[in-house]
Amino acid sequence: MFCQNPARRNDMCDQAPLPAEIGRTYDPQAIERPLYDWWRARGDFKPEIDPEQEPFVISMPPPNVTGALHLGHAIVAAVEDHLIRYHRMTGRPTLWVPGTDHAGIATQNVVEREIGKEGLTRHDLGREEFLKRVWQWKEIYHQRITEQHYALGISCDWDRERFTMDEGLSEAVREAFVRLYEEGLIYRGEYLINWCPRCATALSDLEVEHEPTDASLWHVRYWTEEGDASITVATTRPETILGDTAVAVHPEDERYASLIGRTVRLPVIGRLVPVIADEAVDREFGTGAVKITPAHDPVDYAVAQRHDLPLINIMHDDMTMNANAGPYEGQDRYECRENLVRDIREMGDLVKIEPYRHSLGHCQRCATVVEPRISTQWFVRADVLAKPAIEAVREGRVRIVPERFTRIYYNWMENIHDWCISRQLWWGHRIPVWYCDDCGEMIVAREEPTRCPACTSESLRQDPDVLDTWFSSGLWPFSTLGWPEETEDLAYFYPTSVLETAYDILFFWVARMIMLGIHMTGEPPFHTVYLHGLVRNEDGQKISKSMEDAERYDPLYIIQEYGLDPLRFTLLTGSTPGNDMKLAESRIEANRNFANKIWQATRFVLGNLGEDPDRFAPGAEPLDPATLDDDADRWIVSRFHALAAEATRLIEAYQLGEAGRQIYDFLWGEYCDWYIEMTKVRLRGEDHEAADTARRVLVYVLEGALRLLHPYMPFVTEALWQYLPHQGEALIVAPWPRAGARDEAALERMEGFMEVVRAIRNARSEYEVDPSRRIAALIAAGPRAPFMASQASALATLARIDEEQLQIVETLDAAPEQALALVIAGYEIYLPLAALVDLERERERLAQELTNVEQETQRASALLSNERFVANAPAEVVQKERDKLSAQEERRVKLEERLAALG
RNA sequence: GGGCGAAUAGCUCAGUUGGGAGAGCACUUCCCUUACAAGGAAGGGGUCACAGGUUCGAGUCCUGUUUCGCCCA
Repeated sequence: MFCQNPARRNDMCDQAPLPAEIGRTYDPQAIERPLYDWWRARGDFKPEIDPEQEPFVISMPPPNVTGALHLGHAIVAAVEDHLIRYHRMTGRPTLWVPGTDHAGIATQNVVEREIGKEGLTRHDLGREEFLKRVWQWKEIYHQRITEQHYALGISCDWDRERFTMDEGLSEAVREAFVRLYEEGLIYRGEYLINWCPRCATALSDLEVEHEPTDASLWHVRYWTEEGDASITVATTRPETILGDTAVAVHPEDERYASLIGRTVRLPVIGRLVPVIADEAVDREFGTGAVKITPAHDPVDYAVAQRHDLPLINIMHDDMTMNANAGPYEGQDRYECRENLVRDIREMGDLVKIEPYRHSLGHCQRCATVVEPRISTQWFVRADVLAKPAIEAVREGRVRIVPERFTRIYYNWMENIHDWCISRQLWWGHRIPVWYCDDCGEMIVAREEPTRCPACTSESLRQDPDVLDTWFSSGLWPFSTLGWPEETEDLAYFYPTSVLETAYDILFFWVARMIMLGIHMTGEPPFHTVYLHGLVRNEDGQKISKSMEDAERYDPLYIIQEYGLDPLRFTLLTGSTPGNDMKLAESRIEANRNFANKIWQATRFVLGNLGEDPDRFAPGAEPLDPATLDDDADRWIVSRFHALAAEATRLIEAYQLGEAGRQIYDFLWGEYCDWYIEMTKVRLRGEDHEAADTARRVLVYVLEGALRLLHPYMPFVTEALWQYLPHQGEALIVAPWPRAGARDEAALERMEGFMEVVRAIRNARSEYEVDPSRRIAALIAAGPRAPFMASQASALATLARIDEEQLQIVETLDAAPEQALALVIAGYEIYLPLAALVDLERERERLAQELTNVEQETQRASALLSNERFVANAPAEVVQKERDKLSAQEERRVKLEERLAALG
């Protein structure tokens, strides 16, 4: 065997790296990494650009280099590699672009924590030295993530791997920034933003997590300027009194009507502020009067805009009070709170403190309470970008799966706020803006300027801030393909096909990619968004890199114990799109057992192929069941073809789990449990031609089913496929099975056959017949007699009947008396169990059967006598009920005859 | 305050064009039968959260309620 594609040919092409003989049991360790390296060396993960064909493309959501991968990443790998492998097998040029994300704030935090162990801060090291440390961290975790990805078996094109801080991607960031700035969609200004005091940076709204927190509500009395009246306000943050620029009441609140327009004095510092009326004030909250601190509260900020109130910032970057706080200058915000409250109490103006539970913003990365504050930052005009992004979904150019997330997307997009993109961090893309020391000119440029265009000064300083990580992630689907350069990759592979990720980054990432993608390239970056649920731990917590014990959820542990394939199969079949899952170890173990089951089935088939197995290799065309003589063959081939059709339909509909379960059920429940067992007779019999047909069908169905299973269990299927007779070099690039013809009559006959076998087994068990004992049987099969006769040996094997004492006839003149009678699927079966048969017990059993038949008959006839059912139900449903009714009628007659015969 | 999801066997979960409730694990009984004890055979176990409605027919569609979880403000 040689690689057909010369470009792919190398030393590793010829032979899959597997032992010559198939092992006795499924051993994932022995096959996984060798096969992975083999595929990679062969170039199977790399697409060939073929202008005649539409490519299938996924951009991998780039994991953070903050830390190692956990089980949440394993589900990303499972779903995306499934889609990739499936589409590759359908013959489309298939590209999966891998990469990693620098994750500015998160990575900076972990490295700060790391150097903190040495007693250092980033300021001790300085920007340059600190960044060296971050790069070291990045290298370590990038390596670790890569190894984890190998173990996860992902078939991405490693030659196209990207990192968000690569030169090309950094160029894309600068290009996007400058373009948006030039279009007026990026601006700089002083606005209210969320500030994390610990991270010492601005955050976007999305990076603030609101949590209900037990706190207090302080009621503080403000006196009028003249001291003749007072008004009491309620606040959860008394220290912000120092930044108040008004007191607001509702315009229709009679309690305060006389105070509107007057001036009150702030406690302690005595600054004068007006009492204003604003409809936004909630009369029910606290006293109905609220203090307005526009520089430190978003609601107050909006009020201040309407009333043209001044903004007074009272804090430094580190949340210590600034000069505006007067006597409290230099104190921390909470220290100031304590002192100010004490002073107000001493003045007698602290009316009361009541316990109060409210929602408080915390930093997503470090959980510090976020302080809203006024600050000069860079922003993206989000509404302009959102509009076409909404339209793209509304018009169906982008489809979100599951569909319910579409509404969530609209809701967020339609209420979008401008996006604060500057971060006071060191790790990230530096903002491409320079300021002139001499004339103050601001220069926004793609390349570093050497002199000021306004005054020609060479004294330029770059903006010290970096961009929000999600700004660069938002460009990912096209920046990874070379944008803004017009590369061949960009032309061919963009727009990508499916964007697959967890639903919790729908806003952070997906929405921004759609906005920036449409704006920068004119096209949505993908046509489908597939959102999977979150993997949760045994306590139901979302597994994330920021968890204390995230290491516990390293997928390598599970892979070492059970293998990648069982883990992946469990992730793919254990949940539905958009729904979370708690990983049950028992399921992984069960799926490991499934891998072993198909391993053993393959061993069985291989062990029965004889000297020249290759003559049983399946051809390129689907097998036509009509060309086969044995009904078992026709049945399994038909069932396989039905499975191929259904699995394909389900996968195309993104119902990967259901398709996987059906493949599992087919292989275990039909192929292994029934078909293999049925072939044993022929394989060990004298008829060589019949045995060869069985061999051919055994291989045909197993080889095809392995192809269907490949996206779910890539390693074990490739290994087994290599051992089986096959066409082509590797399963990973084998064609996806086509659904051939089905023989409906054979399907029906075999259903009846299996019912008969189950009934006999059931009777044996009920009568406690020793499993090793072969019994006699007499079957009246009516028109089915030739069929049952053709399967006599199989029946004897499966039901443990002594074939010499098995009689199959069309009709019986007289039934044996000392025998159990089974009436099933149109057959009458008599089991003369000799001494075991107690006639009294047999009468009771038959009477019970009759009762069951009676119930069934009643149910069906009630349905059929309902005119509206017959008129409204689909014809096939009605026919099904009619068939059931007549079958029951037939059973009833025979059971009654039997009872009568027994006297 | 608005929105979304979940509620099905003891446990973890499937059940997508509405047509007699399923899997894995656990449980009971039996079996090491030359592919497989990581297995085979036979079983037990569910008023599909609750209340209404639509329909010939509802786990599935509609309305409301309860509990839990999530998102947005």
